[in-house]
Amino acid sequence: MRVLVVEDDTRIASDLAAALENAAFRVETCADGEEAWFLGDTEEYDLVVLDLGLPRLDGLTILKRWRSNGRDMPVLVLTARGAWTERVEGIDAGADDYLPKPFRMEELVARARALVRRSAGRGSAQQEAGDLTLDTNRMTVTLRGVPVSVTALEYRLLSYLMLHRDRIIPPGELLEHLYGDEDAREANALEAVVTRLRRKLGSGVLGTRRGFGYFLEPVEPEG
Amino acid sequence: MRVLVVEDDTRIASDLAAALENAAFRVETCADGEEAWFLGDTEEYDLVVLDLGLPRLDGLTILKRWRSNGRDMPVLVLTARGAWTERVEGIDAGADDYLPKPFRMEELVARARALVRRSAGRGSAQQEAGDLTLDTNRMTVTLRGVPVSVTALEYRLLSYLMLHRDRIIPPGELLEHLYGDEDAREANALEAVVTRLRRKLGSGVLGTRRGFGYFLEPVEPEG
DNA sequence: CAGCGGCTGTCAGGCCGCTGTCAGGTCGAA
DNA sequence: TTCGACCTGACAGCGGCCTGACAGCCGCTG
Repeated sequence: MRVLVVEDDTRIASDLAAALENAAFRVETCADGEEAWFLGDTEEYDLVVLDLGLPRLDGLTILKRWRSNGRDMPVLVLTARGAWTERVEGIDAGADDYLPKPFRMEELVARARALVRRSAGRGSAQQEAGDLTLDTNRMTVTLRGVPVSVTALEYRLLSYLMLHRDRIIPPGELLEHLYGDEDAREANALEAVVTRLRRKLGSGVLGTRRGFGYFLEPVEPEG
Repeated sequence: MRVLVVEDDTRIASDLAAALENAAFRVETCADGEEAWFLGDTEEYDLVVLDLGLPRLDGLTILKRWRSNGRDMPVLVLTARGAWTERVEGIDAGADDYLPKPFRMEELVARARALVRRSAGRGSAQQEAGDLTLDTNRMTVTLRGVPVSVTALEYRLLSYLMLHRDRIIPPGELLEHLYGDEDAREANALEAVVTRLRRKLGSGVLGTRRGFGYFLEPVEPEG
């Protein structure tokens, strides 16, 4: 899960980043309004945490522009204390949830998780694709009901494929989601992870479309 | 367990805080109505102890506002002696329990515990996970029926893991609950607590998922 | 006040699971 | 056949995690 944190207060931003990283999100932060708008418009995020008071370009304006451009990722807006008008405006502008400052990090994380789940079209902590099931609470993976032990990195890969199980994910997008552009790994790192996962899951779960990317097999023929 | 004490009499407030801290609550106090409303609206508490006579904003008004905003944490209202109208109003406003002043600290603590248990969806004071049992009344821990002596910090760790035993708790979340954001400890402090607990409980009780966090083992294989 | 003991955070050291890289091998497409 | 995308086993380094030791703090006791 890739999340963009737009917050100009560096202390809050780093706290947010730490909390979200603990929740297995991959976090990028941005303190400038113009840059935030550009990032949200061009990059693929699973969630955006958006502060309203920003230099150069206001958060509400950013959000409206994204929506009018068809960007539909879930956006969690941070509002100032008691600023009721901001809430209304934020929801009008297309926010999916809001959280008044100051807030507890656990609550933010909980709402972030809920938004990501909701955007994946699932209200439950269980996500399924074919014979594979992810439990986002326990961070466990089961295959045909049998538990499979996976590492944190492997889980993040599966989790992302699960969220976008309706399409094929190019290797570049996966690399970007697992690591980020800044500390880029070679493409082979991803292939290594895939190989290890296949050894655990068997074939017929993690599919490849040569030249396009990876995906989760929707159904597993034969029992 | 995090509790907010709203009381403008500083002496009563400090007594309350001392008693609740003895009962392993993490206590925050507040003497001002406006501030209390704000805190309860934005922070996550497991319990609020609310005095009705407050400067700037009346306790009942605060409570009504919280409820209308969807804040559903348990609230224990302190009423003046014999003011039965306040009781009715308090319950109408959404109080979960009330206690007439003056009261015995033991009774307050008992009711506080009961409220927290009820809100956690458990009617009993016993909470179990695998071979481990917590008695939230007596703050004792037993392993396979054998009492185990744990410190206050260790108990709070176990208590939090017990409350969320359906999922994996990241180290950051545990640190935040044990200490709070303000006085942060190094991650190693948590690891030290875990090591000491394991020495007391043996292996197979407090589990680690590398890269994810800690959890209570649901079952203990072999007797 | 001095001594003592329990509690707990920090430090240093070490283990080992995780993971990126490398050097090949395999397979599909043109 | 050739090329490049992809797979795979081996391996080494890193870092998450564990642990014993130590010191500071605090309450208790004499």
